[in-house]
Amino acid sequence: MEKLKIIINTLEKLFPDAKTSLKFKSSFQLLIATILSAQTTDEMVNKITEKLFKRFKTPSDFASAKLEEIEKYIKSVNFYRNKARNIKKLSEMIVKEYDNKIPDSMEKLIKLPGVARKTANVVLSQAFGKAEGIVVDTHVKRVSNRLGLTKNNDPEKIEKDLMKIVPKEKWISFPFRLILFGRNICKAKNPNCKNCPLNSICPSKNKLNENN
DNA sequence: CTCCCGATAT
DNA sequence: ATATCAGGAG
Repeated sequence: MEKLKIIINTLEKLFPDAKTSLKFKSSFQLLIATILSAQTTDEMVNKITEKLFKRFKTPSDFASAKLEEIEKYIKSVNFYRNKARNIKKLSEMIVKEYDNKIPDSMEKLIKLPGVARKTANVVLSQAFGKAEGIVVDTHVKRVSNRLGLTKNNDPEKIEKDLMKIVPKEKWISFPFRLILFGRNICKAKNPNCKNCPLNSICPSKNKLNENN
């Protein structure tokens, strides 16, 4: 698989310091921000987290708050009722079961309500520098399929496929480069194949019958 | 496979 | 008015 090295090297040069675009000052803040970012742009989340984290500084602050007040602070993001409920419940769990510390393992993180592998991988990699898996969001999913890195559609299967072929020292940076690549070039609609640095090795180049 | 469910661009 | 954005739970 020589193509993989081309992809990795090209994206590395294109996006040298790829990381989450969510603003956070602690693992707890990143966990909350990542939960809020589900089906919502990072920009939208960043708009509300400043005020949110000024009011709620610790898991206890969320745990003791009225659900309605949390909702009030986050109601400009999608699915705010579910997210408010998850954040409150998860904060209670962190206070009672995890001694106020954010768990730093996949196993424990995905037990928290509203947290599955994507959210857990973001927190593990961006807050703890740990690579238990690879972040697979909608961009990683789409771009991985287009580039032929996987044939699967299920995010968990895609993650396993990527873990088999991507060197472990790239597990943290690679998906965030893929995300930037997906947002800027390999967009869902009208991907910019013409100016794509990977078009020569892309199996989907002529299959994306878009008007570019 | 359905439900959750707002902001912004067009 | 409608498309686009872009995860998790039951």
